[in-house]
Amino acid sequence: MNERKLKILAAVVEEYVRTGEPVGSKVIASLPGIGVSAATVRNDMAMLEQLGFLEQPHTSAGRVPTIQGYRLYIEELMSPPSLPGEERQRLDEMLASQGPMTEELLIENATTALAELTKCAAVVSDFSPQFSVISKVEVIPAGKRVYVVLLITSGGAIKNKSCRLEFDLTNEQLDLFSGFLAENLEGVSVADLSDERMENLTAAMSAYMMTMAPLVEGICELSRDLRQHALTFRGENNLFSCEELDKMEIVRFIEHKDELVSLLDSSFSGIQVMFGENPDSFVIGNSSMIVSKYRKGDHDVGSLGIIGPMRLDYAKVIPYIEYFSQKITDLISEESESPPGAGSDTDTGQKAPPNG
Amino acid sequence: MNERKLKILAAVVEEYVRTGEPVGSKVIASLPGIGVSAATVRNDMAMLEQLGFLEQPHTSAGRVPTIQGYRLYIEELMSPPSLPGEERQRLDEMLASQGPMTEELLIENATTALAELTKCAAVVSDFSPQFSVISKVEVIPAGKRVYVVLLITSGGAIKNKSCRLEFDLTNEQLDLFSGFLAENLEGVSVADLSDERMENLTAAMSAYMMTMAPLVEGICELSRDLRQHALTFRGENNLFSCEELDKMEIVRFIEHKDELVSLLDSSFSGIQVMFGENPDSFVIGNSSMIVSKYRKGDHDVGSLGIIGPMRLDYAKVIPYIEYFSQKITDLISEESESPPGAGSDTDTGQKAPPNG
DNA sequence: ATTAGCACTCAAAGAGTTGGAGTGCTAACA
DNA sequence: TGTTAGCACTCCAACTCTTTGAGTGCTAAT
Repeated sequence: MNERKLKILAAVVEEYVRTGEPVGSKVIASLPGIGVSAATVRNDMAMLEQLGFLEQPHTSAGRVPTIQGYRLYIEELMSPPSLPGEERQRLDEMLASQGPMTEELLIENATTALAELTKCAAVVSDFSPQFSVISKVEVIPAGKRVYVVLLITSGGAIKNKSCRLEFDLTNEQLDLFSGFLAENLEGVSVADLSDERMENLTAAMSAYMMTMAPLVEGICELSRDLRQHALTFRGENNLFSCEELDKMEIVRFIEHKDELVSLLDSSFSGIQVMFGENPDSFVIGNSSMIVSKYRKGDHDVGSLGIIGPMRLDYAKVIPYIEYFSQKITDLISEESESPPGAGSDTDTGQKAPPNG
Repeated sequence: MNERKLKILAAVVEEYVRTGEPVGSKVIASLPGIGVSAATVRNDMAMLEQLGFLEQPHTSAGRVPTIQGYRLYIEELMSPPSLPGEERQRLDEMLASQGPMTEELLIENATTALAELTKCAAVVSDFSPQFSVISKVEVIPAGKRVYVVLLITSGGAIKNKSCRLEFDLTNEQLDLFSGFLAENLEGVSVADLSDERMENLTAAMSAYMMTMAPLVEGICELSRDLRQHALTFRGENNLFSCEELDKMEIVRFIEHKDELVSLLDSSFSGIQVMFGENPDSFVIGNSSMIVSKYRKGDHDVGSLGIIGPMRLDYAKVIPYIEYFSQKITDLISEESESPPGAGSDTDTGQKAPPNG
């Protein structure tokens, strides 16, 4: 494995990515920076094929990179990712939105922008609420026997749900209940809102106020919502526009996209490239996925990435993903400069069950 | 145009829908209920072609229905739509969900079910909030200089948004502001929340409390959200699985699906079938769309429908759409049995600007 | 009015042919 | 020993030619 063979491998990958056609020795030999004859290139290519980095669709065709070939290219050969200043500015514009920027909106914009820029499907899995604390619980009368329960986190996430009760509550009952909720939930880390803890809460409650069961149930549901990884998915269309992906597999993939969450979150920090090579998996064959985590403060709180054909201009798209994950990290970390709340509260018991 | 010709047209449509292949005279002649020879069928088919109800892909192929042919079939020939009891039960199960049923959830379930049942894309455009009144406006402190504004309608829709202020509000200011909002917005019909009215409100406010501008802006945004038609779209995949639709057109269509709103809502009451025949439109060529309005009380408050290939088992899918639109009408009308609120309030002025 | 019979049409599928891009191998060369 | 020109070989892709058969329209008989 000498310098020249690596150069030829890189050239084959880039040429194939550019044209989509198997690449022959003549084309490679004519490329600037190679400087040897087609015959020599042929010898090297035969070697690269033996080593498993290239393959031939059929005898009289050019060479195409194998998955192993792509891996080597991405990890060692590719020109190191960089993003010129003007590009950065364009990306910043795509992230921005008129009006104030919420975390949710930021993630949506990033996903949409990523899909547009790369012509791939883009996906973000966000589990940042897990690292915030409940900052406010409210119960709001909203009509006859209808109440809205509202959960607000220190991270700015808001969840609400309306619940129907059997009876109307008196102001006194409402105050009592609100107080109980505030005392037991405000300041508690979202990650600590285990089903178990919520059940304990329900149990402690129910002895006193059976009528409020639907409200408690509502709050349980909201807390489950908060703990769940929120998946944002854009650019399905781009997958369908892509010749080398099987339409049926795309359909199956989109139907199972929830399974992506575990895949996305299993990745470690830094940029990671995965290939769709296992035909049993829900992942599309011949596809590749490029993922990066983003952080909030010290924690990884989400993953963002793109899914596209294996034949992808990695040198172009990886910088986008790097830039966006860094940008999101910066933006959401800065906005939470405010005190991180009461911190982790591992107490699973309740305080002061009301006696209404 | 005699009885038999109509019977033959119907048979061609049904046979073509079943097989996807152009239908020849022999097949039709062999069908039970025809009872004439292939030659006779041929004569009739030639006539039907002259009249514009059938066409031939090429000289030596069978016949295929034209758009006009489908229209006649749907309007006159098709066996009248009906749904056996067991089917109804199945549909009811698909509409249901564990846990309490909100209007939003109902619409989501219906859209998903429709997409699954018909193997088409399903769409619902809901503008029911326009016919409800604001039942509650709340401003909730949610952190340092952060406030959540909350709008609840009599129809059960809830919208929230967090806003960042320059300064923290005193309790007094908050009460004053809440009172002002309650007085000016609660009981007002959502349809009356014109931009103009909101601007007047803002103007009346701003003289007194410039600091609260972001909150007012937030409320304006929420009210715009409420007035907008909410589009629910499911089963894109099904479109891509469909041979006779052009993939590129599907992509274009999905990218422009917002334009559907006007198309959906322009339809009149009752079931309506539209065909994608205009190549300039964003609608997919060779597609058909079946739409029905649903009501809440006396108003049409939304449209639901499916989009699929023109070659569609209309006799099978139309009952689904009819049933769902009726069911949604029933469910959302029943749950709003409660008094319809203060009714239309056409007063666009303000009351009692606070003097804080 | 209906039907059997027949000549006609034409897309689709298969068989044979050709062209050319690309290969591997060998022998000559630096 | 590494590189290169030359050449025979392979095999896909494109093309033509032929065949097949489903389906038609027309005509004459019933």
